[in-house]
Amino acid sequence: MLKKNQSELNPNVSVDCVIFGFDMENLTVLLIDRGKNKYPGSRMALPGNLIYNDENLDEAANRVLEELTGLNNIYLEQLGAFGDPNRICKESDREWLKSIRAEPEARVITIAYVSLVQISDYTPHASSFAQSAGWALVKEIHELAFDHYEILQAAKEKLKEKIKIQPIGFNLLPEKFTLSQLHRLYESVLDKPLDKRNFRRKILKLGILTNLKEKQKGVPHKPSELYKFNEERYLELSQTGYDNFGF
Amino acid sequence: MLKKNQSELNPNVSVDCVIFGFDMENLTVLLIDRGKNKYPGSRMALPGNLIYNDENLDEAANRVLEELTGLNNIYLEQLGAFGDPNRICKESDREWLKSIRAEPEARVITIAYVSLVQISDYTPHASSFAQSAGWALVKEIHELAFDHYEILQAAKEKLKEKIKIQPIGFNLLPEKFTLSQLHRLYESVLDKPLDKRNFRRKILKLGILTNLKEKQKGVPHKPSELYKFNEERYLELSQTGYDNFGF
DNA sequence: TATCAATGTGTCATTTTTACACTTTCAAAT
DNA sequence: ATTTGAAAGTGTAAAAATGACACATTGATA
Repeated sequence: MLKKNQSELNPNVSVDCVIFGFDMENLTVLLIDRGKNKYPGSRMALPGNLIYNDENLDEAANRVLEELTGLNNIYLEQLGAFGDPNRICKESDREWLKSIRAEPEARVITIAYVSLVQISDYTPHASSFAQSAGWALVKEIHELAFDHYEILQAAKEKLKEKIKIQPIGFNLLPEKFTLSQLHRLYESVLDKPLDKRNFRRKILKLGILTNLKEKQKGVPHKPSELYKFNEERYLELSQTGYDNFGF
Repeated sequence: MLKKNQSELNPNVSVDCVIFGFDMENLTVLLIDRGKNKYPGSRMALPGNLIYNDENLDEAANRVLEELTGLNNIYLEQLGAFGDPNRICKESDREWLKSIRAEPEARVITIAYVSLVQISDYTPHASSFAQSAGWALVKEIHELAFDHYEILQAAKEKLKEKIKIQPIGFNLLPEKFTLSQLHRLYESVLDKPLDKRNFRRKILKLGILTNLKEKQKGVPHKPSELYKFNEERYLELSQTGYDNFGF
């Protein structure tokens, strides 16, 4: 058997990225429409593609994400592998695969990644691989291509579990944010109401927010104070063994 | 390009299993020594092998585990994918791979699985694939074949996080166990001392332990009362939305 | 200057957590 | 029979965290 060329595509392994955002009201996720590549249905997909043999999984996820959406240099955390041999079962999926892959019949295992980004940092745009990319409201998504809906559900679960334990929500907000915005974010992710006063007390007691002593401008109501996430303080606390950042 | 035969081995994807046990003193893990297959070093490995194209990942993990160790029908939970292209970098690794694989040069991505079993339920034995399989003390393991040491560390971390949230420790104990045994188990996994009285109070308050009103026999000290995990009660509580089984 | 909309704030009762030491029970040894 | 060793089992008080709950403040706009 011939030795494989290390920089060819690996026909068996892909990566898919679940990129969450927050539009100040709801959780959103970045989807692509690969219409340019003759994807026949109207269903959207998570940005994802096959990996090369000479890149590691994390690199592949970053490369693919950038190729499909333009987003780069973000922290992607692995969610897990999805690999039912019947994963690509719909004829439409196969049709589409043929248009971009050497071996549409092959069984593909995909490694899913999750990230949280500030929605304002990224303006959706088309690329040579995707007709369009854009933010969709998570709660309005009811189907996706392949098994991407299942992957999205797993990602939501993971986000929920993680935000209970670690202060990751800040990644979804702009640098300066209000406590109300953070409050709404937690309610969106945990999918349940949280008492305003108790939320504030608890989040402030963590000691990882800096009050910027600045007020919102131009809002038609009492302007809120702005805060920022104090990463240095967070790292300090973490390193001294403190780990009670849960919610 | 030819259509692949669906039941051949997929040369690019393997599964590895991290099976934890508890010997009433320490956390243990199931390792194999593939001496029969000319594995040259003395390093042990996690049970793992390539998958077939027509089986899903969970099935593959169960099959491989049974082939290598005889353990079957256990609940395996996915840990994640490990796939640095330089994963198989040592010459000894390649040598060994050649003895069991068609394509030792190919880049292999492995999907790791974790499980907790009652050590007494499994008597290590050799198989046609592994010279021997046996329990090793986790704290005494400092190297393993391939990237298995790294996988083991990730598995320990996951176990630690999970036991803080869910009552999974019971899987490592026999049906009847004492609170002291459970206490030692939690200390082993969390790797820190827990106050005896506080531990008992908290674990009993969860309401998922049944006191069997039976005493240990033949121990050279005050015999302990025996308990069992009340799974029905746990499911009841879970279904009513209660989820405070943390520690 | 009145209205609207969201911000911001405190207390009390309950529950949870933490720290801490001595008595009980059985088997084994004398 | 008695002693000894080894682990089991048990309670309390102080501190911290949680949960429930309502009204005054602020700025923009009409």
